[in-house]
Amino acid sequence: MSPESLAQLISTAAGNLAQSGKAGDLTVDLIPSAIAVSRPKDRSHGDWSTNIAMQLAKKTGMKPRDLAQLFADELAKSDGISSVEVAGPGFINITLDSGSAAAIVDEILSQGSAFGTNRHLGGKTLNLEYVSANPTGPIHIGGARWAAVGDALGRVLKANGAKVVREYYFNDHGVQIDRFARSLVAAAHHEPAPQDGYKGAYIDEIAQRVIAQATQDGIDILNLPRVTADDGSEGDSAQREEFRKRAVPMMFQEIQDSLHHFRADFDVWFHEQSLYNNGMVGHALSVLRDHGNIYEKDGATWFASTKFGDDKDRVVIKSNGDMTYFASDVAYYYNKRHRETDPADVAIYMLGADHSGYVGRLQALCAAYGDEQYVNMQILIGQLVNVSKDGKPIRMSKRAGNVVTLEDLVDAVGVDAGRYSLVRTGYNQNLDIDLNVLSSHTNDNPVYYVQYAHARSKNVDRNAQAAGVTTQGAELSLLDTIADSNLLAQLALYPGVLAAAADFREPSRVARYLEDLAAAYHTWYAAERVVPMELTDHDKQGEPAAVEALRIAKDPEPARAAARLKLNDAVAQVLENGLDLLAVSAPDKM
RNA sequence: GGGUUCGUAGCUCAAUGGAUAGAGCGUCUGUCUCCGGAACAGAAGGUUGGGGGUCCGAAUCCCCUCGAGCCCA
Repeated sequence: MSPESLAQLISTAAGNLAQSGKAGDLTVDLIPSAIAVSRPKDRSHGDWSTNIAMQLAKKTGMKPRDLAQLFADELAKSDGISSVEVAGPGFINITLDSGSAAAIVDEILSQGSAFGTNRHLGGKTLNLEYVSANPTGPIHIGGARWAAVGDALGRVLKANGAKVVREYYFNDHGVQIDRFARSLVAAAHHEPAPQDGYKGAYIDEIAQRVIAQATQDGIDILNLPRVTADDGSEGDSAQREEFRKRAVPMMFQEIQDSLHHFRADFDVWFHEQSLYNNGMVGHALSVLRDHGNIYEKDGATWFASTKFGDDKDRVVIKSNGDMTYFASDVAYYYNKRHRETDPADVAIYMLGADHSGYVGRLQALCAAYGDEQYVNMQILIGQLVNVSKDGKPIRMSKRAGNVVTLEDLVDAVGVDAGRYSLVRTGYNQNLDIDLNVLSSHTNDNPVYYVQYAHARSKNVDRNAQAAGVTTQGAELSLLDTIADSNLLAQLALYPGVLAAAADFREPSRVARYLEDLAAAYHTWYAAERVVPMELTDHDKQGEPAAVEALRIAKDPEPARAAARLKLNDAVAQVLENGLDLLAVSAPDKM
């Protein structure tokens, strides 16, 4: 029995109590729609526990323990429950029949990779935008965090029935592209990087690649005109344009390749420039204007965002006629919600803490279009990744050229460990990564613990086959030891974890769950054998009860061994399902 | 100065308002000739930054305060 179905049972019991009139002022409308059923930390508190009586005590005018006892009596009548006890201030502790607890095993094995999934987000299209780094350099470690988290969240949302569009927004319109091109020209001529420009080995490398490509095309790129304006700044020049034209696609490709290698694939690569090429910016602004949220002042065009809770109104068209960055954001949001294919019901933005100041204006934008704030637009702010070496923090700067990139991370620890370490912590938690830990190739990453549990379970399965143990004749109610029961309960938690990971937008919950499941499995493995082994003479010398316990652990009868093999295989399946949500491999051998 | 996200074991991180705040790493002690020891069992390590409040119950919610990151002045 799963915690979800147990909650259903408790809800029914509450309904019965309300109708009977025995439980004080308890009425049907007091019963919460979601009843919390949790796993007690202490084994002696039963398999599952609920605090429903304490929550309802005050409203019904009853003492918590008295109300709990009424629930206990009602629940004890249900099939599959072996005992119910009231404990502490009013907890209701429930112990299941071993057969009822073990039913989850058959459910997992029959559903396979679909086990744990649900359709509760069915019919919704969720647009996830993440990473969206400028195409002026490689993805750095902060972008890598979003790649791992965003991709995993997309998988989790899909597993809950949502239609998911993963999207990457290239800022290929603004001045940073000019700076990038200028930096390349300077590097090509072995000149120092311009002020506000980018430097670093990758700039030199891209510059050389552009030169090589141009040469191949018969263009002497270094001798194209370089115009210098009177004030010393470089104006538009044929040479810079040629560098820009060739380097930006190279950077696009490099970013896409490294994300693909990191198993973070996107459905839509959106170019900011396209918003201008097809008039989307003008259209989106005119719609805002129709809603009465655009006005002119001091020669500029403003968005009245303070009407919707922003700190101050925002300029969308400067007095010189230039569009602001925010004008692109306006058009982009409008596009997400109204495009022809897969318009978003919910636009989820995953931004770093350095963009936290944008939340107000973006949410105002959402409301200005008549959409519902925090519902049609959801913004997840993640804390930045701090990189340190020898205990000292390093300040990364793309312009200074000392970034730790996604490629660096993958080179150091591989895709599995890299993704896992970035996704297992809450994204809104500062994350500290020490370069020494990355470069030492250590095996202390929890991903190996989880993967090893999977490899081990596969190995047990192979050994069982070789020893002639099959799942035929399995008697699941014989999964009645403490280790069995703990492992069964852990398996039963998976569907709830998957739903919560989606609802809270926290894929880290899946990783944490897998670590708990792996721990329960390793403990189980140490305690109970699948392939029977004869007891030694020494084993048989103890008290009868102790000998029997050893017999059950080491030399299970066929029906019990078969049941354990099923449990073992069910664990392998759930580990596989969970790791797949994180796009981490589930190896059969390590 | 205003806003915002945080502050938990030596380090990196967990913990729907629940029972004795948990893991990993590090330190220390054990593990049966036996399904893979990348494991298991155990020990030490905490005034959840500090102070008030709400609640049957607070790391969690509210107020004040200290410190840090980020955004805006």
